[in-house]
Amino acid sequence: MSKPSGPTTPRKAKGPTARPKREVLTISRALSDPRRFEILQHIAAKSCAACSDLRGAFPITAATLSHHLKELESCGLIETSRRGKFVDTTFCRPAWEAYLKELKKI
Amino acid sequence: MSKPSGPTTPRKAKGPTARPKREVLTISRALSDPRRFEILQHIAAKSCAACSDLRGAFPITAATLSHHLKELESCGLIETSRRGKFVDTTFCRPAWEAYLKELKKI
DNA sequence: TCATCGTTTAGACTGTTGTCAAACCATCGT
DNA sequence: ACGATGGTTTGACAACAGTCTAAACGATGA
Repeated sequence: MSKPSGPTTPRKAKGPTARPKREVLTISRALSDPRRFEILQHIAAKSCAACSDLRGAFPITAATLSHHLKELESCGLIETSRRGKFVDTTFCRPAWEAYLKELKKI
Repeated sequence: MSKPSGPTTPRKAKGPTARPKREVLTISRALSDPRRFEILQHIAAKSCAACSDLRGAFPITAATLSHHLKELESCGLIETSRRGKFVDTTFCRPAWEAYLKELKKI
């Protein structure tokens, strides 16, 4: 015989079987980190939180917080806006609802 | 003065602000991988899929598939059962519903 | 101008994760 | 009992992600 073909052989991909939307993936990714999840929860709970508030609520540096907020923002779950010297983060409930709706299809 | 305290200083953690449930975290984690998400979708679509079916649907080795299935199983999203030489994977819709319900609270 | 609040970048460290190959276990036919 | 087939476990590895420090930068208000 030619080759025992090994114990396990990867097969070629067939047609994509209803691949999930990109947004769903990015949001799921954003949610996968516990800290980020908590941060999102915190923002959602007050529907609007200042960065300084968040910094008081979690033991992370400003750099890390900024990083997480950017992640959450880039997937559309939050928005940021300046209020004077401060930055407010607001929860985008529509995006959240859309995400849930998409998950519900599964 | 003593020290300018650096540019950014971590603060002490305050009381946990409504920390998310463990299950929600593990499921969110499981969903964060695109491949795993697809696999779950595939299983959910037929509500029951054989491993061999899944192996035909995705270009991954049996080992990797097994790994992913274990992840999905350990967070309660699927169950596995032997049927003769084969292993069937079934979607646990209740767990899924519970997850969605939990997310909806946010 | 200076202080404050936040962002960005860069570098480094650490833990986790997706993946594979190979060895292993389980089941069925013959 | 043996071999073939379907899945699992193990060990290893490369890639990534979260976090920090440190420093520079930007924006705002006093």
